[in-house]
Amino acid sequence: MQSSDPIPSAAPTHDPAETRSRLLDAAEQLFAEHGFNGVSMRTITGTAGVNLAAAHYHFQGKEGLYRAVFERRVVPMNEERARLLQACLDEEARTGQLDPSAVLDAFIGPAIRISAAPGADNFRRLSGRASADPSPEARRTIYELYDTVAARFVDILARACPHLAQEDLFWRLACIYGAMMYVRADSGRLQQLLGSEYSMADSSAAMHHIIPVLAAGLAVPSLAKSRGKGKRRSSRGS
Amino acid sequence: MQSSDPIPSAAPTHDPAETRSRLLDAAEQLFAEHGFNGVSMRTITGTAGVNLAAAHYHFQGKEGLYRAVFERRVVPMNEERARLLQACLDEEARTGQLDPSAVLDAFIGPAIRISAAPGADNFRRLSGRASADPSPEARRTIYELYDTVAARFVDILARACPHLAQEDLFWRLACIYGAMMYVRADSGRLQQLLGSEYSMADSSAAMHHIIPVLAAGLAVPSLAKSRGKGKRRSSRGS
DNA sequence: TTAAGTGTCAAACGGACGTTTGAATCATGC
DNA sequence: GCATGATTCAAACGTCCGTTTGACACTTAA
Repeated sequence: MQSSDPIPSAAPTHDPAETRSRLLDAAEQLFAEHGFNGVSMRTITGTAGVNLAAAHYHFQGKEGLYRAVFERRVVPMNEERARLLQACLDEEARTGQLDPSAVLDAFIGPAIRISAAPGADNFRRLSGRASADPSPEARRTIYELYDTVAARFVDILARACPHLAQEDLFWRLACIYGAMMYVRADSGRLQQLLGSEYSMADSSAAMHHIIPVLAAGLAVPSLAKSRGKGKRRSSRGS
Repeated sequence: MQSSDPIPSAAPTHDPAETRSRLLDAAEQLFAEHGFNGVSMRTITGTAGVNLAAAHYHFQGKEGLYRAVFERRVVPMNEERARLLQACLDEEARTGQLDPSAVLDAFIGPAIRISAAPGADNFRRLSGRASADPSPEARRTIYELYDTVAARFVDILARACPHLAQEDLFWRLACIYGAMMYVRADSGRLQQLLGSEYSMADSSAAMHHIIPVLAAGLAVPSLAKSRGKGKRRSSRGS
């Protein structure tokens, strides 16, 4: 007995694993397009061809589904980030040098290249937009999932840029985070403004163009007005 | 999730101008905090101490209110942007030089300094977050209100950077827009990550730190792989 | 005084929301 | 066979949503 589905291709299933992945795929796409508050559970389950109650059975509600969408992509991404950052530290231990470009690459690369994973291009846009999503569900999810590795990145980048004061670091990180998030969010605004055919989904082009530009920004000497407060950081060991 | 109790100090009014401005102020704050879909008209009118129907009387519904919130701040901001960009062009006509830093300053300055206007700090966060808000109401509003001056900025910046190909321009603009929007959105994430007391609401500090960093990014030589497609732009006159 | 116009008000409209329920259906082991 | 736990299903729950209505208050001008 099949119910009438909005999407004809989505046939009912009794495989719980497929139910879960169908829900995650539909939610990923729809959250990316409309934001957390812009989609209803009915739309998501309808798109996935899954019963409304099944979504609550598997994910305990809307926020649980939202969090699961992130976890599926962010956990592997964080592992790659941690691995690449560790490689930077290994290189430092060997040569005594810590290249800011390599640190940038280790942090931004996995986030940009995530769209290369099969079916993950929706997640790239979702994660970029979620960084500016003010809804508490989004903020909670992001903080908990990204923070450990992000804090590690900030720490290592600070050591790679000993010429920068804490105040400098704050604003340069704003530029770095901003550029990364803007490329991920991919609002389509620049394509419209430039009338150009370049796409932010091209992860290798993004890395090729963005890393040197951000590295040049990091290389600018300290701009902090050293009034005692804007103290230069000491080289701390950790 | 959101408190729906009206502010006790908000006494009823019969002055239509005050009703309008109270609604705009409450909407500005609540849209910034929760996004377009995250606030209800009841919460907004309750916070403003205004009757629910009055909001529809004055603004013809929720999207009209959203748009009015933007218009109040963006129209003057665009005038300042246009004025400063024209000053760059005047300088170019006089000296034959077009300074990329000055062009950046003319575009970013008014957007950052907007938080200095009385009561406009909520709008700074709102506009930053709206740039990544995928809801059609937000996108429509933004495109229509910002685009004319934004296109002018892109055009002038391109002329100020004759060493850059169209492809370079695309990615550097992503960095510029990203940094500007990230500072405006002010998610509080960097403060948490750094454990620092620096605030993105400090517009003079923001300009002092961000413009030189972005200018250094613009000064990086072209990274476009010149394969015929990534053509260098010709100096066009308009 | 009266008539029109403007703005506010409480109340209601129909619909969409996230979530829950309890029965039906499935695979599996005895 | 039959019991068990896992999963799906249609239907409903109560609440909140954006918007509309029509009565009422106030100002203005003839």
